[in-house]
Amino acid sequence: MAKQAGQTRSVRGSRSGRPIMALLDLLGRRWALRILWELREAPLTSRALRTACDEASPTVLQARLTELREAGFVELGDGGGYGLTTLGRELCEMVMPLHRFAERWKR
Amino acid sequence: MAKQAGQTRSVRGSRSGRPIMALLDLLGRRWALRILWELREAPLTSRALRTACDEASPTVLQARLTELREAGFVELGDGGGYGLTTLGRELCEMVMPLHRFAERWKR
DNA sequence: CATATTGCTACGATTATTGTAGCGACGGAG
DNA sequence: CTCCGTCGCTACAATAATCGTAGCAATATG
Repeated sequence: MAKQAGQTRSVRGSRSGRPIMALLDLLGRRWALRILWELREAPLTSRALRTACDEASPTVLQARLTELREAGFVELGDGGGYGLTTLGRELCEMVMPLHRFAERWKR
Repeated sequence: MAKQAGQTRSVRGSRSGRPIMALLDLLGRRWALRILWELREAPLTSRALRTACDEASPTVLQARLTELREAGFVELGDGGGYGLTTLGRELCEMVMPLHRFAERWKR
């Protein structure tokens, strides 16, 4: 895919540089929101997280965890196990209301 | 493209039936959050939306619009143009705080 | 008629994700 | 020490999602 040849490909789906676009793009990748959700209460080991995430493949989970770590939302505790950072907890606070909304929404 | 049909949509990434999982999965598809964001103020035609979404391919935009319509978040106005439903506006209200968060987050 | 817009689709090429298997490192038990 | 289990993490081929381009039918305007 060298259509936009010459341009440094920054953030997928967002070449505008606007932070909101980068954030929406990051959270719009598979399992990203789910990971934040599953870590909302307590840290989980990589395998516990995998179990919580419906046995999603470790490949993409590791990819998301790396991205979320680079973004500063998730960290790997020194005793093992992934947990939310302070910033990650703030972000998670914005995802939490979706729970009640989803219950009302059903489908 | 998977048009819905019968009952078991076998929601990707969520076989639990918990609404929050289905919602997180739906919003975790490419351009889904972005579409909600771009429609936050006023309805847009399909092409205006495409322009707003960084010229994303119409294939996936149509797919997301169809899904978001089936979910009851987006509707196609009788004069043309896509807009948020009442439910969609409520959902969008939960996405809006991400803007200020993203500005603080930068990267 | 020509022209431009609407929502929407086909289809090959490219990416992302899946599923399974396994690695090296660390720690506890025997 | 060796054996065993778990940790975070990776390789790899197969599958599904997405991209990019082109174009359709329908509608409206002149």
